[in-house]
Amino acid sequence: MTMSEPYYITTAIAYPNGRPHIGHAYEAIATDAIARFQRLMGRDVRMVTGTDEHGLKMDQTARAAGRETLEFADEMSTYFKNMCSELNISNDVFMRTSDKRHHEASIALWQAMEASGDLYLDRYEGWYSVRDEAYYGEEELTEGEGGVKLSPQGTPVEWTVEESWFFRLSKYQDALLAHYRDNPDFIRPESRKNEVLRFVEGGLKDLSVSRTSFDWGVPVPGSPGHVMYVWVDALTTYLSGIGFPDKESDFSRFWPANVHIIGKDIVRFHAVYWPAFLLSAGLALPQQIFGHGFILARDGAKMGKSAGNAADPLELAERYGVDQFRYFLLREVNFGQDGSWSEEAIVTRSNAELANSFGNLAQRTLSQIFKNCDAYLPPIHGHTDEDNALFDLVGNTVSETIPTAFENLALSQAVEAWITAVSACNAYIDAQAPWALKKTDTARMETVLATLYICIAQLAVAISPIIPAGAGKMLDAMGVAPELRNFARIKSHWYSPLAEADFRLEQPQGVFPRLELPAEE
RNA sequence: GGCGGAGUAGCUCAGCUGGUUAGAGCGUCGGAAUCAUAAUCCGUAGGUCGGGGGUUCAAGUCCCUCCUCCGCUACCA
Repeated sequence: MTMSEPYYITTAIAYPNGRPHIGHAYEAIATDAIARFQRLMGRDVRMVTGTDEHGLKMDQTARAAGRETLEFADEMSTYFKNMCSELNISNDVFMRTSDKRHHEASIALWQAMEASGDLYLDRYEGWYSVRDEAYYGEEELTEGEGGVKLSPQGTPVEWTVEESWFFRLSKYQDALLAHYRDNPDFIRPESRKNEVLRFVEGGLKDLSVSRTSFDWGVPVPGSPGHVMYVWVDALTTYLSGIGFPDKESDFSRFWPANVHIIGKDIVRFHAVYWPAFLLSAGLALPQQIFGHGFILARDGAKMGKSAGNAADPLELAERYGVDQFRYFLLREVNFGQDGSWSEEAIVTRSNAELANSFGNLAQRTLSQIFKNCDAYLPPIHGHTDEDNALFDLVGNTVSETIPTAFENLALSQAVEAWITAVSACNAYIDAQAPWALKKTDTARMETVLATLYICIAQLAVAISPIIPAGAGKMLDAMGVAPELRNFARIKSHWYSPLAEADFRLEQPQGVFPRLELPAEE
């Protein structure tokens, strides 16, 4: 029974009609780093991810492969679940929209919206392309040969009428605008917010929220032949993942979510439809929607299922290391903007900062303690101004700069502040030169090594949300107890007790090896 | 078309409400050191801040205009 403050974070719910690509990995990693950070701040965290398995495309993809849709979905969702474990994602829940509990949640949400009088049966009419399985607006169409109307994709369209349930989205225009105004951080980053504002200001039309052309979805209660529009049930995952509609579940403690981490391409669904659904159902709105950018190949080509050049994130993680891959993505890409990747960039970044700067700092410090202090943590014989300056810099980075950056979801800035502090440690060790003090002043040597030991432990804890495995390994080797590995406790006086407990180092081993690019074929 | 971003050293980018000689990392070149994963540290070179015009004592930072790239412009997800 914890009394700590709850924190609820989600990734978008991935549509698994293909294997996970680097964009899915990026989102999971970023969300995981934030969740891990919040845990280290002492919060009671729930992180939910999962797969959005309904909709026409899943149905079609399965059929095209001659498979049963559910069986196909079972397999595909496994890839996403595996990705989470392979990439060291600490999600508490993996929710599939095909799950029975999820259906119950979706129906409960639907009924709540219906009870508010926001759902009505009508006909949906429009220009429909059978080929694209999509409706198009009159203004989007072009005229082909013989006056035939064509979709933007150049496929023929025909006027189609379909019975559909509608959601009174138009009714919520003012309420949404008021919410955006009263909660300036509801949509981030700023550029996404502007797009949404303009979209909503432009007027909202009611939304068609059921389909009759296929049955792979959540059945609309009391309306045979209709299944819910996939977005209605997909978004509901954020509720079902914590037990909605069961009032005795985690739902009561964790809703509303602190933040939904999503791709910039689905901001509208989260910043317009979702809050409107929740308002209608009488539920609280999430505190924030954060739309991150895309990860592009360094040549500028967009990564995507259809682009054909989608790198397999698990292959990259295996080749270069999970921590290295995570570190690269969160360090190199400004969270909220697009970024690019290449194998060379991963290797360069990882070697320069994880292997050379941080890994080697730990290795040279621990090695000297191992060899010169008989592997016992050396005592401290009073600190100099130089020591205190380093403590101040590292301490301030660990307890102020990095937490502030994480709270603002400025992930790359957090890492940048971290590496700056690491560099300060390297400058310190060079200036103090404990290897020279060994011959002239062993007491001072001991103090210098102890000072570094304390700083390295703090830095390892601070970066552990980004590189949990490597940081953990390093702290294990250093004898730092698990209960000390959070932002509050690592700043306490644990060093002397550990030294006095006669803790002894094992032969130090590098945690972050230098990487090499695979040889050209 | 409309609205919104972006264009800063070879590369990737910081530069908040305008104010001393425009910053960082990587890369380059030179030096130091040798505890360490040939890792580290110090220093150097390098930019008319997309073009043009304007406001101001002062503009990368505000206004106008032009060029280039990108995003949004509702029912695939």
